[in-house]
Amino acid sequence: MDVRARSHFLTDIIDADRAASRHGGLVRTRFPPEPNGYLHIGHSKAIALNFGLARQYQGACNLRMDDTNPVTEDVDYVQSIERDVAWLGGRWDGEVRFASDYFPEMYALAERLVREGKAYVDSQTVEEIRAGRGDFNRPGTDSPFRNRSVDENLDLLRRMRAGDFADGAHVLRARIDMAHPNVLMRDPLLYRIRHAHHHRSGDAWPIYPMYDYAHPLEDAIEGITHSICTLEFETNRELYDWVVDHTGPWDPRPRQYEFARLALGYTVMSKRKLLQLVKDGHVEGWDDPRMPTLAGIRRRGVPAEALLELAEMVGVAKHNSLVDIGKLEFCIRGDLERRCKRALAVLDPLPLTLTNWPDDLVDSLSIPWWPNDAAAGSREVPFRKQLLIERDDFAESPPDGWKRLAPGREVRLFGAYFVRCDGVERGAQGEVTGLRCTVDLHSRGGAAPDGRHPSATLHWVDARAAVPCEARLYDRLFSVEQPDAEGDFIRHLNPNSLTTATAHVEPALARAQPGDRYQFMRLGFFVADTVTSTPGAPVWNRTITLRDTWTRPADRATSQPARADRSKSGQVTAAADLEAAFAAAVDADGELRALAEGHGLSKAALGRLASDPERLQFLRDALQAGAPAELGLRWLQNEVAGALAGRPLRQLPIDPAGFAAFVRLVADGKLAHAAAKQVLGPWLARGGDAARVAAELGLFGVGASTIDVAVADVLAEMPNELSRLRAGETKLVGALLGAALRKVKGADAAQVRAALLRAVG
RNA sequence: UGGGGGAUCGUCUAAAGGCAGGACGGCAGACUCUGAAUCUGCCUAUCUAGGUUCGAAUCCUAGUCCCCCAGCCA
Repeated sequence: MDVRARSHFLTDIIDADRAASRHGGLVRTRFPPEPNGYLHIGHSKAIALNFGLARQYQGACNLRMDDTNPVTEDVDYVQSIERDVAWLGGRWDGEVRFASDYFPEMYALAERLVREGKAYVDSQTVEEIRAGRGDFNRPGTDSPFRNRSVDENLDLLRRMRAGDFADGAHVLRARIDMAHPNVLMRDPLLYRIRHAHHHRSGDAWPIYPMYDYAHPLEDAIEGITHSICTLEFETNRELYDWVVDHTGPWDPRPRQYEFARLALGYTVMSKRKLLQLVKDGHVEGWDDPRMPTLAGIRRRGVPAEALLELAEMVGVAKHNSLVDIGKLEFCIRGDLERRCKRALAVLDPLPLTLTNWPDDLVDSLSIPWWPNDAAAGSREVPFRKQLLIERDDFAESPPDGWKRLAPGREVRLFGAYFVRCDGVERGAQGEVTGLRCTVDLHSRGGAAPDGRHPSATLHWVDARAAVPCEARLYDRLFSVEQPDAEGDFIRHLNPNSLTTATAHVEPALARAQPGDRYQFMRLGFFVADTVTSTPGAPVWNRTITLRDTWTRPADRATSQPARADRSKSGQVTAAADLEAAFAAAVDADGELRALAEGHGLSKAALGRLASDPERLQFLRDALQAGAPAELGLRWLQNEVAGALAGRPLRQLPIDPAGFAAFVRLVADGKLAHAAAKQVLGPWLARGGDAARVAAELGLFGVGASTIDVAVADVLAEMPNELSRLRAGETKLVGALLGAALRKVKGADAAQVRAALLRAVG
């Protein structure tokens, strides 16, 4: 797996953590599949991310089976997961880990939570628990068992562990808050009783931990620093943190981050749906080459590198997206293009007879495996009077733009001779059953002495020497881009996702080994199937067709993404009305109106700020302390309020008088607008005298001479821009101004602009 | 409806407040012993409305739309 330098929000986080030397600068990630199904292409993104991050930061990545639910998990899946991760190049640190190996430690921590009063045994039924949880609109209600004594809880928990109770008799719950706005935090279940055989721990445990309890502990126990999961777990993070915080201290203390999972068009990704495809016989198994499972994709002939390339291409972000299947196809073709030898095979044969070729003569042509690199090896290909070409390559009445064979036309047979079609042979219904051609004997090897160029080069095989093999032609499994958008996804199955043909391959290919890949020229990339091939009789899976800009498959031209309507036209909003309402509110309040009119403030702006009484009072006090009114209002509302991020003003270490002094700095021109913005952050964090912060940051004292020097430097560095500006491209003022402003951080933009315009003339 | 997230070309993604960039795709051309590959050029975007600023995708305000959460699954 390559180390890619690409950055995204996770590398930003890790960079920041390392800069702060959190966890001693170490990075440990993990890939934690549940062994209850096969890995699919969606997982390849997570694998590439977790293992890639570990490599990129010289850290480590664990492979961990999240096996906390014995009823769905199986050791077969464990093996397939290991194989698939390794195939993708994932090199996990140490042995494969199993959540089940941590059951003793998890249980000990559960007893600790009980002892500390943070967990209790609940003996309600499933229904009662569900009812007690409330819903989005109603808070939950406390369980009647919520206040059991520590001793009773401990006793019950130990008997649960000992196997004294039947499934469902009790559960262990965290004692958090049944009225919590996040439903997950309403006393979540930690353990349930499940008398089931575990594929690994056997019958040692009659109780099993729930995901929300187990997962953070698995991370903490393994020393994971960055626990990366998919977006749907965002809500779980609060509980993740609760568990970590109440079972620690942990060092490193793991943090959960969420990214958008990979969704691909023309396929389904959920384990449930994949299982259904297998169980109901819509495909031939988990490794059916049409399946998006890694096993299926691998058998289809797709190289792991193509999947990693795709992961790289789609990036890592935090919003749900549906990746165009064309991107995957691009990655596959790009990889195979570089990887595969070129061979000759005909899928839908049309016999062709060379009327001027001696009956028994066999020419043995040496054709390079790589047309662009003859030195990279070649093979012998027989050529005889009776040949086979692709039926598609002949048209009796060719359409406009037709370059291939037609009556009276000449084409080149790849690596062999030029042939001209003289006539056709017909069957009983008048259909074309064969072609009569003459060969130009001087064009051996594919070039004519007179230098003429046929309009097309066709693939072909020797009719007698060709080896018939089964070819399985795969296409997309579904006929719509979002099969699971609505209704039953099964009805969108593409009936033509698999068609079988007899390929007539050149003799050299009869010796292909399972897993060997070739490009069948002008047809696509094929791989000798690893399951059904037999010695001397390979079965060919078509991995993907070649890109075709001549005939356009109907599905490519017509299928418009049936994606969810992302309406971009929002309602015309009532922003103007709102402004008016704020202004009216100010007018209606005598005191506010006096304030506005007395200080010359915009009523709408004041009204908006006044909707927060604390801010209004702060503004009043600041005005009292001598703050310039207009500027004070703006800064308070636009910059300070933003920095609050929802916190109340009083939590900041600044007071109205200090704020007034700050605003005066700006009003007096001592601090330029941009400089003031730079001061704001540190000052709001620290409090005290804003002027001192500004001085420490060196934001005072950008004098006129400094500005002139900076402007001159910029003009010297950007001669192109300068001349374009002088030629009339006035928008380049911005670029030059920006460059100058970067040189004199904190200078007053208006001054710099003036200096610039002076200098430009 | 409560909570948590998200919104940039058709698609996927970049842009410490400074020329909205790249890739896929599409279109056109060059080249070609694969109508492939390769090469060139072109196309298309900041959810809406206000505000702050010399300058806003980015900061502020209000809205709109989309996704996730009410399993003893993960």
